[in-house]
Amino acid sequence: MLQQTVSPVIKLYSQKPLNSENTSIQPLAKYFNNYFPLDNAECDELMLRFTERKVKRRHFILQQGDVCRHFSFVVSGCLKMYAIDKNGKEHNIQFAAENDWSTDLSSFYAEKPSQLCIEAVEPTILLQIKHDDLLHLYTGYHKFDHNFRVIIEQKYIELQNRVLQAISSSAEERYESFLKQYPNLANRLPNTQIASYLGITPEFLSTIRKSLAYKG
Amino acid sequence: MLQQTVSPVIKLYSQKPLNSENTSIQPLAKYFNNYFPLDNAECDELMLRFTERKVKRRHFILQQGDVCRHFSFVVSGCLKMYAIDKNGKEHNIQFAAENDWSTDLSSFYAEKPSQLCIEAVEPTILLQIKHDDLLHLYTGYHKFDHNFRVIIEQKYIELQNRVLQAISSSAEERYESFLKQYPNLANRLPNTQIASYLGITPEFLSTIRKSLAYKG
DNA sequence: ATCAGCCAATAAGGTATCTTAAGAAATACC
DNA sequence: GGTATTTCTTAAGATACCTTATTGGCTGAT
Repeated sequence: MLQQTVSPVIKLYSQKPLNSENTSIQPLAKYFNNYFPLDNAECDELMLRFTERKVKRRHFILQQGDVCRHFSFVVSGCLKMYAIDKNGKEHNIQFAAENDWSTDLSSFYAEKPSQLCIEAVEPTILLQIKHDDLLHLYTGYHKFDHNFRVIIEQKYIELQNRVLQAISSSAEERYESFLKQYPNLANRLPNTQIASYLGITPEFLSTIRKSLAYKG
Repeated sequence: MLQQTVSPVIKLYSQKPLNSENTSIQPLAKYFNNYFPLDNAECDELMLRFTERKVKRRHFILQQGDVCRHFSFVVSGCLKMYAIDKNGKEHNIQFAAENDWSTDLSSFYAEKPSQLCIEAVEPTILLQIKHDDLLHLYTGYHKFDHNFRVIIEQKYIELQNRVLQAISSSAEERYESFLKQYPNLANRLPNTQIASYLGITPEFLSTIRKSLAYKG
């Protein structure tokens, strides 16, 4: 359905296994403390199954046409997930900054080629797990099924609010709402990326910003 | 945030407990066969914890300001979930027909007043579970955490596709896509409801339909 | 330090979608 | 089966948002 007009350059990224002397898994273990905290055996599984990756700005985690092999947790930096339409324009579906997740769920579970791209908008450190390893966690530990259910329910609620905004609010309202909800992202991202996320052109975002500057 | 201009009339609905002679739970047990099928003990829990409800057209499952007390499975009929904006206009966030779920997740889990309404657009038969009973299923049975995780992941993917459409496609494209994806719903629902779901006015949907009719 | 490639802002003209209003057709409910 | 209500269509004028083009500032790579 979606097609890319230009074949993009594939950029490689560094990879590093985790071990017990390596504390890189800490941010993820800490993150899970917000849900049902993990015991030692479960933390060991994290260390065994997750891999740290450093990704440079503009490098790709996933390219259209490839199978999405990883479920990625962002330790630092920021990713964007987007689709490319028939005119070659990018549409940002999601940003993922610190303590957030990014994957094309559909491609990841079905192991089918993805329609989407995931790209680093900042130098980014990830913790990644592969399909079979994640299934192993789900099957072997009730807690992982539980925690990931709760996590995705929260993300479902966020997405539903975004749908509501999209069908009921003007571009200006959506922009103000974005600023309130993600003040941190709003500072870090170029306006072109925010415009793409809101579903408007950068030019129109610029006029909205001018209008808000007068009002405020 | 969202306010209702007119205080709506509360309509009651019938309720009936399930027991082993009552086969009403069948559609739900059958539905779970699409995931990890339930064993006898788990089916018994369904029967114990879910309650059948019949709801007439235009009657409410949830009203703005109330806590959403139920997680509802649609056996037959159809529900709509919507928000009411500051001008009193309704915006359809979701339809739920046979073998689909409807609840305001945010209100349901946090047990806080909801901003949303859920209303039957057809005479509808539901199987409903309350907050504490669902938590009991989650805690006592790995399989329920697992199945509900998989279910909500699927619904997350659907919602994400809808977000992508909203930020990247014209109203005409979104309407055609809706017809393809939900041909069954498109036949059953009035165009006013579909327009509200697509985020356009019924008048504009009418001109889109005329334009598509010419094109053949 | 320089240069190419982003990025933001502005403006003019065009298109998509909304608002309001009204009549006709379909449908729910008694 | 008849009536009240909802729903669909049409149309004219208004507005939100887009397209194209230009300019200048900034940034990142060499």
